[in-house]
Amino acid sequence: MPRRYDPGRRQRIIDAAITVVGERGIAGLSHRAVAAAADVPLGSTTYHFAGLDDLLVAALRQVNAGWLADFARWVDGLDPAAPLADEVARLVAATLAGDRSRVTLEYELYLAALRHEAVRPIAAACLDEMADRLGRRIGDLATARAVVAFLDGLLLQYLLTGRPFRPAALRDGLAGVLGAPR
Amino acid sequence: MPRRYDPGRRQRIIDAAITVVGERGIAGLSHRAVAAAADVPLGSTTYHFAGLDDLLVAALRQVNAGWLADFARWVDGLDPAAPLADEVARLVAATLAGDRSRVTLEYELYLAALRHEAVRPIAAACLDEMADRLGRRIGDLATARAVVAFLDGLLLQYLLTGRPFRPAALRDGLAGVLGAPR
Amino acid sequence: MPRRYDPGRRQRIIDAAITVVGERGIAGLSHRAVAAAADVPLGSTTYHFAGLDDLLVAALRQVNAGWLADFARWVDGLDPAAPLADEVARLVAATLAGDRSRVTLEYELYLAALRHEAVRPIAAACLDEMADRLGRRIGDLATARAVVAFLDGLLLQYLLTGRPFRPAALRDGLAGVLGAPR
Amino acid sequence: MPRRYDPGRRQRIIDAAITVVGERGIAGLSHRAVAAAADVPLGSTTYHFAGLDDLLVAALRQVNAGWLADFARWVDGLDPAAPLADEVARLVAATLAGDRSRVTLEYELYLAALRHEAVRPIAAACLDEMADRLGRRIGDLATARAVVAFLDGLLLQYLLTGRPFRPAALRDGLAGVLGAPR
DNA sequence: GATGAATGAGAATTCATTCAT
DNA sequence: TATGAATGAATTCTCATTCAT
Repeated sequence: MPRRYDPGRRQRIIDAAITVVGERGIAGLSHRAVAAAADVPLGSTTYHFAGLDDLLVAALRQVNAGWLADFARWVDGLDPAAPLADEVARLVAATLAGDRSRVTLEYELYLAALRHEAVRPIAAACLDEMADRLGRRIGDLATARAVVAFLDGLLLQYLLTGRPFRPAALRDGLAGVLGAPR
Repeated sequence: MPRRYDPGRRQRIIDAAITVVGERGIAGLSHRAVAAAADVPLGSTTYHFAGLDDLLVAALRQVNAGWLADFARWVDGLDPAAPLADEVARLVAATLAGDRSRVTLEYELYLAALRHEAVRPIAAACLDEMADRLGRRIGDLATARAVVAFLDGLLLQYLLTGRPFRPAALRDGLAGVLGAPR
Repeated sequence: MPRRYDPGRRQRIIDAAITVVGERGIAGLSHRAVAAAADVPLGSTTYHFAGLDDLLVAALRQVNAGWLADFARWVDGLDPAAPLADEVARLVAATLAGDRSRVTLEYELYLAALRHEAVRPIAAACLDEMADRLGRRIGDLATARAVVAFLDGLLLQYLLTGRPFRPAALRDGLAGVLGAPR
Repeated sequence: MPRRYDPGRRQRIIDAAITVVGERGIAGLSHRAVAAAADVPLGSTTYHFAGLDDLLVAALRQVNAGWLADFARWVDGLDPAAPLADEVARLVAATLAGDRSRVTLEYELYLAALRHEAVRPIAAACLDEMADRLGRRIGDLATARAVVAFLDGLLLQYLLTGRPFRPAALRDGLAGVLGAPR
């Protein structure tokens, strides 16, 4: 058979898993679906990953890393002079404007974490990492945590209601709550 | 077999579905599991609910109603003189102090809306209802929406990180963001 | 409940059964489907027809009667001066130009007859009736039977291959076989 | 359990499917029945054939091949000096004299094409193959098609009416229609 | 008479995983 | 080392039929 030496296959399987979860949700993740998406033989996925959970964890870890990178960029680019409300609105806007299925996937991670013992640490680490980064920047961890919670709640609201994103409306709501710039 | 006439069976199936989701998560929701939990024959669940989605919807509706009642009580009991931050902290505290698995269940059904087309309207309606109620009370819908987002993000954070709930810490974070009483 | 006195309900159920078989085939015939199509309660179909077979038979009988009426009209209108080939071509053309699903249904009857003991007499009677009618008109039962076989085979061919119906091509083939007018 | 390595199992499943359809009709074709007839676990049939349609297609292909071989032998053995009517009568006689259930099966699979999208091309191909073969032999495709239609109609008639096959009667009818030798 | 809830069997599929090659 | 056939359990769903009301 072809393709005997195939480094990067493991990585390709992970990528395929992310694609599958993105398209069909975590419930749709299966060895077969991943093997098909990665164009590798069925046995290959079970060979590289002992169980389906391991594959799920690997996939979610990678998705997380991507999101955290985005978040970190946002934190680094925060304008100390601008109202935090505006800055958060900017992040929400950018996130919703991007690939929706990617954001959905991000939140499906939370959903999975509620039940999967193996996944919870990853979600928790993601939350903590966000709060820590922002906290270091604005010098207040408790506030950072609150902002992260805010952010999660907002994105979830937009994803669930499908309400069209209106920067002005969001900024108003945020401003009414977040108060003055810092 | 006995038990041919059994009014209220439909309701018992819904209750069983909630129990099953509570114990094994949405992924564990199956006709079989529900039938066993409700102590009815397998065919009975598919008779009363055309598809698993319908059952999920019915369950979510019921769970939502319970939560909305709690939320409404909180809204009605809002002290106009107290800082909103304190009031939110109170609600979070009360919610987390109660049955954790109930909250987990609520959020799981809630997050399920991300994938289940059929469930989304219900989750959205729940969000809207919360915002409306609070909005009517505080006289500002945009702010109410933001508070609801906040609340969701906070509860999710506590559920996922398992961080012990410390009223003081939460109130600090909230206060740093929510600002003065209104 | 409404609709206590509802004469013609039996007939409406039969009509609905024909619709269902027309759309989903005999395999798709079910009490539920028929009840839905006839807009009658589920129990009504089992009340009026002891078993599913009885309903199938009633439906096929009716379909048959319709087809035989068409066929009789064709026989009565046969032009003794015209080549039989042309006349058969005319019938094929008219049949294929009409409602395809009706013809398909007609042939599904044959399919069912191959297996269903209860249905075979109906199909046989249909075949015999066609041959008899035509035989009386052209004065030769054996030839009539052959023509009927021809007709069935031709329609089947067109239905299966989906080959576009070209009167000229068909008439040529028929003429090459059927010979001179009679 | 034993029997882990079992080449030829796929073929055995196809054979079993043909047996099942032969005994219980297409309506009786089910993974379960086939698995039992082939003496393989249930999962094995779904592993080798993605859906029931694929299995049906495989079965039809095999049955068709058998029939086409018979038909080809008849074409090759055509006596140019004999009336085509007599030759067709000979084929009908031989076919009906053989295993009736085999012919029934052939026509059932054939007629199934009316409903099964996936099966239609195969039935159509069989029809075309017969016409082509005969057409090449007698030098006239249009006539060949007509003869094939005739043949199908005749066999169907005999199968459905159960009328005893009388060579003389058939030949008379055919002769009255087919005309002189060629 | 008429209804629709109830039932239990059976349908197709999908799947994680094992294991012979 | 890598593969894919094999397996058996579990899934949803459909259904004919029965029977209490």
